[in-house]
Amino acid sequence: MENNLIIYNTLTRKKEVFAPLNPPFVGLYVCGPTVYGDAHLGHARPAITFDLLFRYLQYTGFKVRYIRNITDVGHLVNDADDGEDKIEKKAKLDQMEPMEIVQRYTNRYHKSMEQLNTLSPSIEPHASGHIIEQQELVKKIIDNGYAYESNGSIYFDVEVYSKKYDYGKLSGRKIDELFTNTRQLEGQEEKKNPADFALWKKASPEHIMRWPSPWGNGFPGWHLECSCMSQKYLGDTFDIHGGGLDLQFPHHECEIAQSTAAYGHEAVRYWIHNNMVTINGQKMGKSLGNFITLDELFSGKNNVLEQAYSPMTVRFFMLQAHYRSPLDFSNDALKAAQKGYERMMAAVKALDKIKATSENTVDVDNLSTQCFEAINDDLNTPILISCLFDGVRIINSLASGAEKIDEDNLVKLKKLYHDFIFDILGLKNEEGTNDASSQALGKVIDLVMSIRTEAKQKKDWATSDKIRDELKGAGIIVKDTKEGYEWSIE
RNA sequence: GGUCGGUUGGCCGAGAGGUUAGGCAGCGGUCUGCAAAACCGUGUACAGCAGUUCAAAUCUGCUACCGACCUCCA
Repeated sequence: MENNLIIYNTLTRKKEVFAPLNPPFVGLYVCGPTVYGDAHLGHARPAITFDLLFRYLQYTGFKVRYIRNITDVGHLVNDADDGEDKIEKKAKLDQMEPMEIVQRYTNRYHKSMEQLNTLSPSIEPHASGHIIEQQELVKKIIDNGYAYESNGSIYFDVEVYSKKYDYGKLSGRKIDELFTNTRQLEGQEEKKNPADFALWKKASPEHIMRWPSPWGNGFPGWHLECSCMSQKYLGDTFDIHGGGLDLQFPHHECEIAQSTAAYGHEAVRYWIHNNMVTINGQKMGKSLGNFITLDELFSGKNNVLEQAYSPMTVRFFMLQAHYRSPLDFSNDALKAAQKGYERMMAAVKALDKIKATSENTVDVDNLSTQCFEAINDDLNTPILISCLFDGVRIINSLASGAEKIDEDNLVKLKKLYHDFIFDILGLKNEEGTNDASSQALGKVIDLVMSIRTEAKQKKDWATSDKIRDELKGAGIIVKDTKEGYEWSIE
């Protein structure tokens, strides 16, 4: 499959043909979490969006190196001189070591990501493991004249930089407006200009996470780690940088400035941003306190949730919206997604039982073309899924014998669904595992159902219905089919 | 206040100058002992006002409302 992917580049505000720098290799960097709390629905969006991209690029034959960082130092609560580190603040609160917090929430993040069936990145670098490299980058920026020292901290000089380069090109900001509109926060006297940002910060005496540097004991600035680690592992020019739309400014704008100041050219060729998850129309975020963690979602333990929603329901829900549109959380929307997901997966299962005939009445090639057109058009998963639902109708009609398919087309159809559902969209079956107890359950149900079949043959509807109703009460749904019956756990 | 984006049927959510998005829910039907599922059929949708055009939900202008970023957030 040749590559026809068109992707929206935030930098140019246009959809562009994706052409990697060194095919077949692709470098992909995505901003990962700051690990000071549980992952919430908002974190699932970039994880799923870029997992989709990662999967699709690999599917089309690219060798992708996917980097997603773990921010474990330098992300401050605010930008004031005495701004607290988020990790350190949480550590104090929980009376733990900062690295204990980092480990705990990294582990929990991994578990959530695994539940969502996202593939692990190729490399998952930690900011604290790249202090030397970050210091080297700071030195380069200082040597090139774009940073200055102030009271043991190093700041990026936005004014000097903007004389030669366009600071604000990614987020569409004008430098004059930045200088006049940047909010004046307390305790920023060290900066020449409020728009300047920290590359390295001096550690106050009580600050635990600190490293020696040419400028004294301190710690790296938040924006620095991504510039540093992306270029370390992907080269000083690489293909794709992704992240949430909320990181566009200042985080990604600062990254561009840092890389350009250090190397004389930009690092990133395609900037891709996913939109936000909202709740009641408002961004779901830590600062607003309106977030639903993934664990709560999967367990239903949050008072805004009417029920639990499975990881695949959540994944399907997100994929039914385009990644660049905001997506509003609601119970109704999740419930609809759950039904849709079940319908889709039931059809995929039904596909396995379909037998080829000599006749053929369905157009698999056309369906396939439409699916690829959708995914190639800026990862348009809502259209892709709508095409796959068109195919669900075809599959169900084949299953009931209303349509016919020949061997060639059946092979193509099975491959199409296998590839898109499992490999590209990254969905999976959530039905019971194959362990000993579920196998035993299967045998018990088959036994009970054989009794019911006997009853049905004797037209003993009372017994037959009783068995079905009792099983339903136990959470087992029985459906009669032409061949016999099917059952599933509710 | 500045910059940018949005407003689509009961709900979610695509599309984007003329042709059915899709899902969920609803309604009618077929099938089935009954269910369920499935299949078939079914919706005066595009915030308002004005303009451009043979044709506008889609382009332009204005108005209203909502949101994001501008301070940490995926």
